Amino acid sequence: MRFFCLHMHSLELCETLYAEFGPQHWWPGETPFEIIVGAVLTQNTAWSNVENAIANLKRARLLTPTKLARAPLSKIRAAIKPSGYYNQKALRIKKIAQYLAKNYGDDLTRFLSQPVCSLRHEVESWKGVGPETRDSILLYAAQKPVFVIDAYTVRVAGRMGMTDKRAYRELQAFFESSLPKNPRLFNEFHALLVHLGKNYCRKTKPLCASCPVKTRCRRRIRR
DNA sequence: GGCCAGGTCAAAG
DNA sequence: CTTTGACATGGC
Repeated sequence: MRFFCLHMHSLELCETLYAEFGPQHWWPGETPFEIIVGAVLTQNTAWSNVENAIANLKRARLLTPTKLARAPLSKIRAAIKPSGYYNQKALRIKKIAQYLAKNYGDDLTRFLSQPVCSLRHEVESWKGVGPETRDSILLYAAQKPVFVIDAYTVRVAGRMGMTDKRAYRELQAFFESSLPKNPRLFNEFHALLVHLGKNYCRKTKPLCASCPVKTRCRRRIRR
């Protein structure tokens, strides 16, 4: 394992992580719509559970805006059950599907190729889409240069002493201002941070043997 | 059996 | 404006 040093610069950390772990191939989804649905389903839920839910939706042929928009709630609920919170998530993804189907049909090209500000405005008007889900959609479905902040990002940044910021927008500004505004870089870096966090940053476990920072980091991200 | 996972919303303080 | 509780499954 390489040496992940405290107070390392963002780009330096990104390059070190990439050299160590390689490309993460995010977002694991075949279409933008699948990424949008997955972004909602993965809220506070392990990705392995979401994989099952997505597989069920695919098997039921529900993973297009028009199909999901017409599907009965009971069917959606049953399909996404493994991802947890299935009652509210079923309502939310159906509502999103109805919005997309009505305004764009099944081809989301026109939707995704809007300028960031109008796309962001549209996406954040959806119920069930908060800051992280919104930015995941902007970055991973639409390839806009928006840095996604999640619990892992906060933990890793805090533990590595990169910044003491806690609020979502401040953290986002920190990363975006310390990196080239490149969506592919944002994509890979965020995925690598999650990978690092998953494997070396649970609870009070140190990041690695040579970087024994044990500061307890709160999971909650302030708005 | 308890804790945690690629959060969000509404209601209350 | 900040804090709290509800939402729910599956893996370790």
